[in-house]
Amino acid sequence: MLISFSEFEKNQEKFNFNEKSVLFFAEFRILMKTKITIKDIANELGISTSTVSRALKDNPKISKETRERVQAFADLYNYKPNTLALKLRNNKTMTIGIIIPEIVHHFFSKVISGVEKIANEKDYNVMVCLSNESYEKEVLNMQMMVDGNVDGLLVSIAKETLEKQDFSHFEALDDYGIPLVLFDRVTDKIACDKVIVDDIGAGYKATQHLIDIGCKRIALLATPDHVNVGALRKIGYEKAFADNLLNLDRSKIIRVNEMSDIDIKEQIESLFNIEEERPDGIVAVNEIYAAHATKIAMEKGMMVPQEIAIIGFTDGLISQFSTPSLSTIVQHGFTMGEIAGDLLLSRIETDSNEPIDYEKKVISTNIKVRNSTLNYKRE
Amino acid sequence: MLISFSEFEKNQEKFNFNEKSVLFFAEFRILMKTKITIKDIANELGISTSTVSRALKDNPKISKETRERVQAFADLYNYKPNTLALKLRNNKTMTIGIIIPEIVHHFFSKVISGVEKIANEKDYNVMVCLSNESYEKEVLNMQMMVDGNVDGLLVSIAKETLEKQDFSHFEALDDYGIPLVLFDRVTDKIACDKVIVDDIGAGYKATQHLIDIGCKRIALLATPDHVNVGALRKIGYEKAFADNLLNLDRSKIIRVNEMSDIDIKEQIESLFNIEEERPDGIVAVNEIYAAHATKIAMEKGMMVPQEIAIIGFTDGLISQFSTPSLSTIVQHGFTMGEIAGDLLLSRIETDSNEPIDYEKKVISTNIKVRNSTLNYKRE
DNA sequence: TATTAACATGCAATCGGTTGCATTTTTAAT
DNA sequence: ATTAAAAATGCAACCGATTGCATGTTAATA
Repeated sequence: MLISFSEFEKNQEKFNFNEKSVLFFAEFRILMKTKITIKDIANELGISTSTVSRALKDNPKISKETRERVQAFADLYNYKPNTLALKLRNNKTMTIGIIIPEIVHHFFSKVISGVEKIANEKDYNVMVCLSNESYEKEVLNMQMMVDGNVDGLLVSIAKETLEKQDFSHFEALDDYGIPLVLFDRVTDKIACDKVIVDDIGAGYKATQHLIDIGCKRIALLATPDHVNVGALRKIGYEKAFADNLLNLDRSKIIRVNEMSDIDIKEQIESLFNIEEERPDGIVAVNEIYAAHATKIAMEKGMMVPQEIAIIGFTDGLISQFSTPSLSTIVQHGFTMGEIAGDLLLSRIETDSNEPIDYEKKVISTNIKVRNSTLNYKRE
Repeated sequence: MLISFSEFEKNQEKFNFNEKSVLFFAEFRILMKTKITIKDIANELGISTSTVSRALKDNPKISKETRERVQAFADLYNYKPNTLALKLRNNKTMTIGIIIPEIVHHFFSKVISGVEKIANEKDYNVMVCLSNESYEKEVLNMQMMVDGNVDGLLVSIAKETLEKQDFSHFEALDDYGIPLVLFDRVTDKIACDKVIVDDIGAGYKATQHLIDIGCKRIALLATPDHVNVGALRKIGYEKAFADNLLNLDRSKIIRVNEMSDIDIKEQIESLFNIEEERPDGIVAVNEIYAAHATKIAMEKGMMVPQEIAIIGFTDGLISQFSTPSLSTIVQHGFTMGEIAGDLLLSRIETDSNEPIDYEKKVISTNIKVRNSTLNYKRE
């Protein structure tokens, strides 16, 4: 590619420095579709690359005249420094990576926005990857990001990884000096900063709400225990029972298993099998289960919320658009993103030789009451 | 992860350098938390970097003995080439960028999956950015990706950009030799490959479906005309009227404006204002409008689908979880992602000096009938 | 033993920037 | 005119890897 460029340089001498040569140079560049480099500017202006580099940064060591010439030329040809070269030299990419389990998820999308806000404030870029809840993809994504693409990593762990309890890929990060902040789906097995939702409190709030409005047989749609978020919400649920001196009917706790051959709906439906023992309230650990439960209850001829009240988690579109609209625990994803991003950036910009004292931040939740619990047993 | 003492001893012989240097080297690396480079290996083994580089690639010019020594050492210290350096040298990042307007969108998330599938097959990575429908963010994201981070770009244009009709940022791409493929939200103003949904056909199908089941006063929930996707679906709607020799009541076409101060719901509600002219069928250009319309119709005391049938676009969670579940036009986002990715990669890997003949691929749609149109006027 | 082919390894340039230090040019002061 | 000080610019090394060509070493042949 540069063979023809040296040819051009030869011509340059003949032409001296006049309009024609500039034109020729411009045409050459259009033809070649190549970005202009510092070297190009230096050659054109007959000065060294160091001078160009300094001139572009308005270094006072360079004469004002030269600075102006260089800047004008750079402007004319729309010079942009090659970020790859800068990253290589500075050993810094100004990019942070996020790995989330899935993208069609209101909560995660809010987290991303929060991270982006913080990152952009400090001129960092954000790169998003999806694990699709798969261990293998999580590892692959991580590898690709670590191999020279990011200065730090934000991860919400995939379900499969939590199930396997294999976190060795995260341990390796430490060797590379790449800070890690886990959010929402975390593990105690890894020492790093963490940001979590107060899931116990949230489970408690949801359950207490149903108790308050008079539900007596409150069921829980949980996840298998390895998904810690679900497990914590379950603890909150149990705690609410204890505090209210109610006794807990374990048959009303369904651990929905998405990996199972049995359809999710079928698993939820089992709650309604015995007519006289049907629940009159349901706490679902996410909005999908809540929506499913609502549909099923109505199919079984129960009125929501008059005969059965239902509350879920995540204030997403599903909760808003279900009929009746679903009461839910709001998780403040945006705030979580801001806090996680902040933690990560300060870790990145801190000298890695300083003693490390990892933080664990807890974000509290709100309850948002909608129609699915609004007028339970009104008539 | 660094090796233990016993492993040191074991490998002593193989590397045959002295104890001190090994220990010192290991300690140094722990202290520095730094990745091992080719130079490190060369220094440790007392050979040149060129030899190391070749040995790592099993170049037969290097003696078998040396190759094994180098590879063993590299393995031991978990050597990974610095991708930044490779990218700089090869002027190739093996990464493609996607810019989408929003992330909580079933369709776009499917597209991403499709692109990822194709990209990963050819060892490319995928980087996702969000424009949040904003012109400014679209430009910024593009800049960041173009500045040395991606080999090609996939974009679905933000609403604001379509409104402004300012596409100069895309034109600039050509100067950098970075191929662009537009998908879903495209524009005729830019010459590049495009992948679109057959939106006219889709609008037609949706409308025809309502006509088939006997609706007489079919309304359309459209978008302002600058959003081409919505405009095309509207053309399909009109075409269906023409082909069926029905005459079109323009007052039944609502252009929902999300930028307006007036709430979306209120805008939709206007359809129901005059009791005797209420529609008995609604085609909505996306699932959110369809869900809103369903809720509103029911609030107004109409039965869906018995008194009014409603069909939307995008087979997302909202359509599935609304009550009644929504009939919809399925857009095959995954396929679109595959095709767009394929187009982009072949453009990237093709000599940019070849004459360019841009393609425009059209993806057809399916109709998925659910409860919101299933038994219109049954009783 | 001298000569040469075959094999193994190293040098140095390159990708596109940045920067400490040396060198050249200009200006001011003697 | 001479010289010192100040200002402007250039050299060369560096970030981490790759690769054409040159060099060095060994073994095989005459």
